[in-house]
Amino acid sequence: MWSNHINYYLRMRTHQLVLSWIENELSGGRLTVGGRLPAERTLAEQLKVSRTSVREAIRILEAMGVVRAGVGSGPEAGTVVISDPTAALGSALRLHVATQHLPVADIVETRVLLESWAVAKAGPDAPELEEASALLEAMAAEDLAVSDFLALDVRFHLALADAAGNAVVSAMMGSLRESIQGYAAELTSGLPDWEATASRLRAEHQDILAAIRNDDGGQAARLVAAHIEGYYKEAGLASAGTEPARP
Amino acid sequence: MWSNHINYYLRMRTHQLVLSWIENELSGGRLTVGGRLPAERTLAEQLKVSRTSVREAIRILEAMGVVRAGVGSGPEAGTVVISDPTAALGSALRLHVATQHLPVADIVETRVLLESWAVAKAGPDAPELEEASALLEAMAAEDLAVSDFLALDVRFHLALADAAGNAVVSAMMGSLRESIQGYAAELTSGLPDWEATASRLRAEHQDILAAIRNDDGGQAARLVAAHIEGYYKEAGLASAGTEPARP
DNA sequence: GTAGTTGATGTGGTTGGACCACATGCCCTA
DNA sequence: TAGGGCATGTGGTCCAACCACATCAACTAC
Repeated sequence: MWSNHINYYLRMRTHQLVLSWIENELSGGRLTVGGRLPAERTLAEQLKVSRTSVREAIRILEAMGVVRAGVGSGPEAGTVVISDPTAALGSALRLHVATQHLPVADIVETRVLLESWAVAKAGPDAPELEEASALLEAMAAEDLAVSDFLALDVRFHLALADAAGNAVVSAMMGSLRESIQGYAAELTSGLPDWEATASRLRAEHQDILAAIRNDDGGQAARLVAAHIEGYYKEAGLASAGTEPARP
Repeated sequence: MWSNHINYYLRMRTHQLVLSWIENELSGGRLTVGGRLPAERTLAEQLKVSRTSVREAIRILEAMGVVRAGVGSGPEAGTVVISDPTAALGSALRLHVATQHLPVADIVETRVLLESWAVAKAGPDAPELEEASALLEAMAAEDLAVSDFLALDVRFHLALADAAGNAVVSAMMGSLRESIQGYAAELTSGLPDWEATASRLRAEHQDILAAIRNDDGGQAARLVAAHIEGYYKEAGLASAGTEPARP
């Protein structure tokens, strides 16, 4: 007696109605992370809508990183509630970068802002620093492929961001990273002397971690900013000044 | 000759294939903001997939703020490419707040971080300051409803964020605002003396704008941080203190 | 001749039904 | 008892039809 009235009076599209129902279940705590949505056919019958509309709503939630859909039977099957804000923000940013309405330079600038804040905020005893330290050791290996080094580098910086203890900043950092991942990889391939660059990056990483451990947040922030900006400058972020004008 | 092979070998879901195609068109510049996607039936035939899958892809893009779908004929009809990153980030954040995996305190903290950075970065001649100034005048009206005041307040703060000239920061600020809009409204209704609060907010707004106009970014950042945190503290949210971003 | 009406056309929105691939688990057989 | 095979239930995909809507052109009435 609920759905059809709203649909009629508010001209709400059907899948949005399903979306509202699910969001309401989430807000009310009747659906929590790890829980499962009713089966698509069941939900369609409950809400008096077609399975198609239910599926459209679930697609959106999946793109938002709120649910994961799995076929078959068992614990991996069905539509279960997860929480992956990074996925949502990341693909959204990536798409808008594709439309060329989000300049890459702005993304880099935002990353510098967030990450320098994070290392300034992180306390010297943050548990995430252990992981960061372990990652640095792994990056010191001699016979490391470039792609592996970069993968570890990503995880190192994300660990630093996590150390600030702010879930929103962590998610945004991850999404910024993801949205320009292809761009960064392309830049790296154009470096003149990768070994020299890698060596410098390792040293800078150590300095950053040391500053945090020394409880010198201001210094850590400065080092991080110089680290990131220096990399993009060396790799030839020529677009810094030539990006199309903002609308 | 393309779609079915990828679908077979990569086990890619059909709507993701459509998504890839569209994203590719965007990256290649063959689809730009203001342009129109082929009609759903046409696109389905072109990509050799069902209209259902095309629609699921379009739903995702719509939720991401990349397209807008309109029925009928004429300029408002069809699926046209837009660019509204704020919508995507906003609903994503709101949904994850609903799952209670993104603490409101973290959102407020992030907002303080971004906005204090923005006012520090904004130059005294940024054109957005004119709009901010006009908004302040409107907020000085005597017989202003609380909801109208709050709406103007939102626009004032967004104008400040825009003044920094970073599209990513602007989008994130807008989405943060949207994700906790209901929460903030609830807090406001519990204030003991609204008139006194509004009066204080007006004065603080003037001080912030004056600091930016005076090219004193550091002072503006401090004022903004105190302004936001003071409001949430008065309204009863116990949030951790946050230092303004470095200049 | 002009003004209003009416139908054709093309768009997204929605529905029901059908079939597929897959993963589990029960049940029956050897 | 150990093994294979079918029943069940899940999401994934496709199809064919219909609706509501907005525009535009042709037609009709004056």
